[in-house]
Amino acid sequence: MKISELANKANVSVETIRYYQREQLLDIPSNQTGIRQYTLSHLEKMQFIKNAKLAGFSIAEIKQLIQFDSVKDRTTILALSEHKKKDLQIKIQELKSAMTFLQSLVKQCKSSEQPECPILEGLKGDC
Amino acid sequence: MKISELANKANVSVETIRYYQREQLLDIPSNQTGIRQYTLSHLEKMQFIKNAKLAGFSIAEIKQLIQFDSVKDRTTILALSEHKKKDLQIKIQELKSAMTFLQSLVKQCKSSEQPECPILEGLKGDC
DNA sequence: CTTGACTCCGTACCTAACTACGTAGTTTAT
DNA sequence: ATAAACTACGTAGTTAGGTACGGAGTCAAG
Repeated sequence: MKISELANKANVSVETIRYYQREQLLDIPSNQTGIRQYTLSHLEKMQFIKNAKLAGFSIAEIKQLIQFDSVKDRTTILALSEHKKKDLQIKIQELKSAMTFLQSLVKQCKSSEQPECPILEGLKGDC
Repeated sequence: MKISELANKANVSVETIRYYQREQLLDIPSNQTGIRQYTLSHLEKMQFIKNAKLAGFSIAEIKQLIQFDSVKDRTTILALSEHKKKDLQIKIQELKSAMTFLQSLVKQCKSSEQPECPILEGLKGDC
């Protein structure tokens, strides 16, 4: 299949595929003719990349994952995944803190009778 | 106080303060002498910015917040805050989904007896 | 046999929030 | 009075994950 077909099937743009090639996530098929032919294995790799992104891995990390050996590097992959889990946990906590803080301001704003916005006032203090 | 003193007290770099000035979050004191003098109100505004960042607002949004009138723009500020809350909620949900997915892979990996890493295998399939 | 639709390729651009650099002027300490 | 340290200013670079552009080649249809 041609690049636009692969792009359609993987639900990304042609430019994104070319970007993944530049980043060495996806190999470039050798071209006899000038126009590259892509195979099912390219589509499968696109699926892999998509899943890895869904699991929170960055492009750089996905590049590593692709280079790992499924048997030899099992412990490394597990360690990387556990580390990524911790990163996610931390980010979730940060966002939850932001939510809680913002929620408290919004609540004050809704229940307050004073003319000045309690949100703006609340942002001024030490917290 | 001088810029480096303000930076220290606000726990940011001098460059960050200059960046906030460029972005019009922080006004530039008029300089008689060539060296600017910063006041407590600058430090308070830095605290405001810090808190707003903690609440999840972007620099562009903080710029807006600063320009709002605490009395006249109350409803606008509340609306902006509620919207930001929704954004945060969505991001938290996305990260939680990533966590759940990753957790299931890690769990498989830990309990599996096969030699191939189940994480790598799990990333290949349709999910 | 030419037009239009793709493709290939390199390079530049985008957002966010800084960070770094270079030059010139100023202040402080010795 | 001169060197070190600091300040002001403009501009450029950074990271991540793409997106856009312009020119040249290729391919299928009419």
